[in-house]
Amino acid sequence: MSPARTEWSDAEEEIMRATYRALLSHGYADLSMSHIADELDKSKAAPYYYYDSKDELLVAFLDYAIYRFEDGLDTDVGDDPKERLDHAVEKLLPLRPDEKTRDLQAVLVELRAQAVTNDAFREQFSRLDAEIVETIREIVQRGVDDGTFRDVDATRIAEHVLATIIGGRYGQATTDREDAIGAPRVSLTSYLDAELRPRP
Amino acid sequence: MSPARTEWSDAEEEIMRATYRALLSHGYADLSMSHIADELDKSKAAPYYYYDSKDELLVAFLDYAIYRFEDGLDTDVGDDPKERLDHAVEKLLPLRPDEKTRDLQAVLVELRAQAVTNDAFREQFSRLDAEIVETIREIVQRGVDDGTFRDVDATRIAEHVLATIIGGRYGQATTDREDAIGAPRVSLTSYLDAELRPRP
DNA sequence: GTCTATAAGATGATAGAC
DNA sequence: GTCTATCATCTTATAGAC
Repeated sequence: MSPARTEWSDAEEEIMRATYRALLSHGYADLSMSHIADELDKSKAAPYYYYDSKDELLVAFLDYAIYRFEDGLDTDVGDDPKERLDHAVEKLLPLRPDEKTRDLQAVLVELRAQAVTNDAFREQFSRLDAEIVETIREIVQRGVDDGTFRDVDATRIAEHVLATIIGGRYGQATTDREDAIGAPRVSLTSYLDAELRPRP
Repeated sequence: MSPARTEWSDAEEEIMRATYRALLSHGYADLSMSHIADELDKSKAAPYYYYDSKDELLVAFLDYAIYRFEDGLDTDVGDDPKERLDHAVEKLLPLRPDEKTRDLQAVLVELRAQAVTNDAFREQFSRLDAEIVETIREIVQRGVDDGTFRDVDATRIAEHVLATIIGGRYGQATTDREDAIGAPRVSLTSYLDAELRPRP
């Protein structure tokens, strides 16, 4: 399992952006090198100078998309565990995502589905989910240690948060149900409050 | 939004089964009429006698897969709200899914991702999710009414259960994380217990 | 109903000019 | 680095025989 890249040359960045746009308008199942080239405004052959195959390009794109998503997950927001947790939850499952955020999440939903049959994708999403759980777990554990939170199983809480977040995002990206994000987000907050608030 | 079919002729059923097998071995993005024909052990032209296009066949298959999944969601398990809820949760997020169940869920995960860009798929998953929420909500509300459960917002609970279930399934189908299903399932049970148990 | 043959076009990838 | 031209293969879909 190789670590995800965090830097791209200008040319690669342009290809990644074109792939992103192509994915948004055609979806993963209908994504072709021609569509990417169209968005790139270059010939179909151009991307092959940087990537040996479509597969290799797509694995690179997964790195790129996940990096974009992870960015700023646990940025400096102070020391208060409650604030850090709220901040992480809002980053992971924004109550009112703007269009850019929804687009990125839609693309990630499509990419994640490929992990069912593609091992390289599967490894990346396994790593991503493990990192999210670890981030949440660490925040909760800190709160337990300093008495802000009740003495709970931080890993169990973190796994529940991850599942609810993924579910909320899939609900939003794949249905027209109005409350697909609002409801799980509100009940996630209430769940965390109920589980973590110290007993009186 | 047309209601899903619940009956298929023998010939159609054979095509649906072949499509299912083709989907399992190739994934949605690489699914072709040739792959379906191979699994069907007939010529590529055979399915066109029953379906005008690949798109039409796939929409029919979504009906078929969702029907298979929904089957037995709220079967007769008695009147006790707690038992009915446990039964529904186990159906929706089995603690130890067998291979057949995991296969079906993997296929549904791939199909759901198509709902990002395919409106027919999107409508079907909107309907499916609404039905699941309604089933859970009704069970919880009954429990509230007869005093088995605390006086909670049954819809909010149901939405949270749906999000956790979808998240747990995606975690299992798209990662190698050992606890992708176990952890959310256990914490979902504990969440429901904590939220629903009447205050002493 | 299912077959073979075939159409018409898209696909991933490469060679070679510039 | 990027282009045009090209290749072999695969794609969805249809026509017509049986």
